Amino acid sequence: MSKTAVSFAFNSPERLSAETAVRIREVADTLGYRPNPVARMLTQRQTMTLGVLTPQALAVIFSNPFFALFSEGVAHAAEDLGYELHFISPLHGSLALAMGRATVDGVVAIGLSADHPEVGQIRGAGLPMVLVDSDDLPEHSSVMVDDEAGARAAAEHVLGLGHRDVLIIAVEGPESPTGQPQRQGVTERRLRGYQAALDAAGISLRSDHIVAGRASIEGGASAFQRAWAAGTRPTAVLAMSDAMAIGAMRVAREQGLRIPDDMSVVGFDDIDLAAHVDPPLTTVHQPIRQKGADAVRLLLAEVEQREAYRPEHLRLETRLIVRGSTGPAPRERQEVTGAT
Amino acid sequence: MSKTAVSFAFNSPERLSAETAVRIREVADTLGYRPNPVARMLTQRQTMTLGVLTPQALAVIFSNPFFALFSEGVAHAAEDLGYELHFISPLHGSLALAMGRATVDGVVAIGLSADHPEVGQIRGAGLPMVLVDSDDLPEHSSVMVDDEAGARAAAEHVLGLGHRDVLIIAVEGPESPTGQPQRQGVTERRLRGYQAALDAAGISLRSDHIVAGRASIEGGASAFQRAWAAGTRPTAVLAMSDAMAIGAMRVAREQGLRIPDDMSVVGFDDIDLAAHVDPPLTTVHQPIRQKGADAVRLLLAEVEQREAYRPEHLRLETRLIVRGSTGPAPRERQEVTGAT
DNA sequence: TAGTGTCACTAAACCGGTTTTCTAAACCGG
DNA sequence: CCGGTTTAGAAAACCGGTTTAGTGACACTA
Repeated sequence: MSKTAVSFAFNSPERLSAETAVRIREVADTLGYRPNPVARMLTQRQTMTLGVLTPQALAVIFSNPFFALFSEGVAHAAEDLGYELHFISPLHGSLALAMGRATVDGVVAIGLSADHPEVGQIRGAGLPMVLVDSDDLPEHSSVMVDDEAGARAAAEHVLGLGHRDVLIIAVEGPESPTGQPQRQGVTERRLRGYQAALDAAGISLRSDHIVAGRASIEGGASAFQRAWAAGTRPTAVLAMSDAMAIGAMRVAREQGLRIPDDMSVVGFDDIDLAAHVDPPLTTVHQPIRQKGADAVRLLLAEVEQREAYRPEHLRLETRLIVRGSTGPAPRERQEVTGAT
Repeated sequence: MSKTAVSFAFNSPERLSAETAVRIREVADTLGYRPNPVARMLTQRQTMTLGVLTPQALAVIFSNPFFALFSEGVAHAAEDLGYELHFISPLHGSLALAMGRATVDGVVAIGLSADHPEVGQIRGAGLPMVLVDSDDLPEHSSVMVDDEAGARAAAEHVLGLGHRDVLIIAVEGPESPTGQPQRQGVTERRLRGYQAALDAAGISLRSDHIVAGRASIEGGASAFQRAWAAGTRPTAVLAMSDAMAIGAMRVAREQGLRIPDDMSVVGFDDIDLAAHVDPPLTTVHQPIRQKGADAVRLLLAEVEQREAYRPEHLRLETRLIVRGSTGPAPRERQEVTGAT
């Protein structure tokens, strides 16, 4: 048999007599032969796989429950459409390098900002791409969430409860070339929201009342620990991720604080577990799964009709969910703010 | 310039004069040229990517926090070694099909048992593979955990607290061809552990005191809900995953039960959040991240020296972590077990 | 009985690189 | 000045498929 015949047997059996087609497949089975997927990709110039691009190492990304939820949305949509999933994270510190190795038809990029050092090379690959949690690149579709409004609502909530001394726990971005963690994208927008509410209430935010860490339980714990060790004694904590809020609560409790009596805590994301921690976490809900699903949907629109493609920019809503981790500011503490 | 020269410029610049090598790369940059990774894979016969094989849809797998932790371990090891990560889940219901499409150098398979309907085809691909949470295929390396001992410890713990009416919440496997969820692998081993402890205490387990569901918060919630609706009133719940335990606790509380006063709950896994839920979850710890990392380590041993390769079988320890979700059996309930 | 279609299969070109083999020019010592 | 090495770059074969353009056998038509 010619290799042409074999190829037909697998891809267009109708071009062979039924009998030979069956025979070829039988022989293939007994020989354990499978068409090499790489060769197939090469000729067809498509891979049927989608990439998920993360500016940080996967190991750190996966420690944020947010990401599992997001992946759930991405996976659901991708599986529906028959695409496989490939995770792209910096290789030897370079995202562009990892991108160059990745065999995907398109990419969902999480939090990729215009000032990322390798953004030029990444876009240079010429792959369809949609941005999540960023709309810095107008020629690429994007899926965002109203971070600023969500953060403002969170801050207004604690201010309404009488809190005046607020600690903000921010998510640190990937390090800039200078080694300084950057404040950009999501972090920047949420900070703006917090700040807006504080400004409106006439409260100034001391720079040592903003700490940052990784978006995980441990990251939140160590960030709060740092602030505490430096003498910061807030009555309310605004954390930019639920995981961080939970970490901060653990440390606070270890310091003898009762939540929400002595200190209130607000998270961000509303992961499934937020309702189940002790106390149930007040947080800003965002539709994480949907973000993932929408991103894939937009990406495939681009992948499958590359010609007349118009980028689309989605902005989904956030909303505050009040649970048990926030309460009125403690009376005696309202005067003693900033005690060392 | 010949394409040979271009190839040299990228891969072995020392075979070109320094000057031309630089010139070629400059031209490539301005033209936005990148060597096609698929073509490169084809000639080199390696992809520098590892697959993670899941018998269930990724969307359901990712809803189990266990998986994020496991992925964290896998990703950490893979990134260290310069490999990318590709997730392989059933495509149109067929794992073998997805496997055939995947361009990977090796596979970490989660919970793949010998009686999986497609195990023959999966192995037929001839890829290096290591099994996690299964050692059904002796010729493949495996990473296991002592599920039986862990489960036994959990059951002995609640028995020691005086509980006599125990509900088991099992993880349901992928559906068998008959549509019946299967009881196999991890689930079977843990069940054996629970059973052993119950037997030793002379307690017989009624079959309607085992319910199953997906390994997620919702899965645990609906499984417990089902049992409750059927009139089951246990004083202790043994769940095969922390997420399920948390879901069960939620429903129990909605029914007016206090935990652990009215009912004790034990989980399995010890995910990061187990210590932070309300009440802190008593659970069986297993080293999840390490499982992922070890699996990758074993896999790469096989990938990189395929000739003289000996499969290795790892069995890691589990241990019971007692927290606040378990307590003495309620007195009055000890007599009223099984009320309808 | 030659002309024309159809059928079942094959030869050859191609996908976009890498790698081995070759060639022409520059270099080198004697 | 000449044969033998290096050196820089090119030609060609190859990776393992898909796809287009044949080709030969056979049946059908006029």
